[in-house]
Amino acid sequence: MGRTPVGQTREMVFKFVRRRLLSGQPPTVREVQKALGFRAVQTARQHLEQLVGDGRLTADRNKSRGYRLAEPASGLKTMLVPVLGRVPAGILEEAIEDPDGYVTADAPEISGEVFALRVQGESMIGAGIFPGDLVLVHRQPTARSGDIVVALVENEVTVKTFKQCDHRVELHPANPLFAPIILDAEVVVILGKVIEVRRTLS
Amino acid sequence: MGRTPVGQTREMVFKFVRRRLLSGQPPTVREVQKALGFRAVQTARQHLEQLVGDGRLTADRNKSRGYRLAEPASGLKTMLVPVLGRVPAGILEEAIEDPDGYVTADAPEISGEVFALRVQGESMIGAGIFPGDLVLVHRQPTARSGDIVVALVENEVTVKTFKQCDHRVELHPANPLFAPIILDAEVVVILGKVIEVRRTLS
DNA sequence: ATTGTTAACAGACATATGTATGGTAAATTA
DNA sequence: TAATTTACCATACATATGTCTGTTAACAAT
Repeated sequence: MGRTPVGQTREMVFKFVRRRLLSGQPPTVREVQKALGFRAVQTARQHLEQLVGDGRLTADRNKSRGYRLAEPASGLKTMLVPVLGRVPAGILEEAIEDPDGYVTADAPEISGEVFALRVQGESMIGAGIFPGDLVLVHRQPTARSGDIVVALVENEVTVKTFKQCDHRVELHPANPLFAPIILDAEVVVILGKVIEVRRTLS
Repeated sequence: MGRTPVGQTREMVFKFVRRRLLSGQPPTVREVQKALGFRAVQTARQHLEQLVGDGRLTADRNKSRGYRLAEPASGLKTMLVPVLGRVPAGILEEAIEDPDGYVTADAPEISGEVFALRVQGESMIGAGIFPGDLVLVHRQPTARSGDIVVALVENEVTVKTFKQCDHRVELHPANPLFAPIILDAEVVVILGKVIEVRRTLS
């Protein structure tokens, strides 16, 4: 009946659970038991319940694999975000239904409201957004001046800085080689606002 | 015994399962059953198995909540990466032990460790790395010419493009306002190689 | 008409899984 | 020293859950 220093084992339990949850595979109590090498289910359960008591985990009672990470105060939630290859003819729904893959992101609120898009073209180089970069986009039909948005212009998806004057919408590139796009507010479809830029280096 | 058009119900089953998985809550067969309003468990199970057969889902046999999306995780592993505020006097170990927080990252396996660092200064603007950006760094003591590295020069942490000629190491900024740092290879401490750049927009 | 496929239902079974009760030993505290 | 807390173990129980067998009906193709 080996006894470990106070709190040490509990920390390892937490790390195990957290790793499983982040990879989308919530563990059962018995999986925790085996992972930590306990000979009794109850040992694992006690640690889990302690973690719930400490506010580090939450639990769905009487549900299998019911332990979850307690939401951090930041209001952010770690989740899988669909990566879209192309947005054909603006039917965002369809594109999201059939994504190229997923990346994990700490994004606000509910899934389905954030998607990721691979950037094409060099029009936003001045803003540090390069071709091939991945932008995380929060789905929203409107934007405020200064936001970097993903918009649909003539069936083309484009990333630009948004600016609105009265009924006129301006989509500004961040590259002197490109010209601003100025359109009637009616014609522009805002797909969402860029909330994060990611670039992977070989 | 209502009968729906071919494939229509299955599509709804898939969407339900996908939504649950993206939010980190894999459903049971019976939860699928209830969500879709089936009166028999087996109906839900048949749809799920068909989806597995179609390659849209995968299944862990005999495990509760064992269905997963087939597409994601292209050899990448989701993990938590410590965010370092400062790297005091180059003692990386200590800094990693006491991070400012964590971010989730999808990294290719884990041969070594990865940490994240907040960028200070504008010396790498030309490479699309801005002040305040978060760089994910793979810990390694050496680098190859062309890599963007995090190095320790005179107790200062700096992000630069690495270049080596014989026994001389050059750390190149990506900003004409800054001058390259040229040092003896003995003096330079490479903390790691930048593998990803992230920028969060308000 | 015959055959085959698909969608859905009903009932049952074995095991996985959350939960409960009771106990032992070491560390900490009163 | 006695009391309390903590870490851990053993066993048991009720239900949640994956899986199996068999049946009915609608639709399409032969």
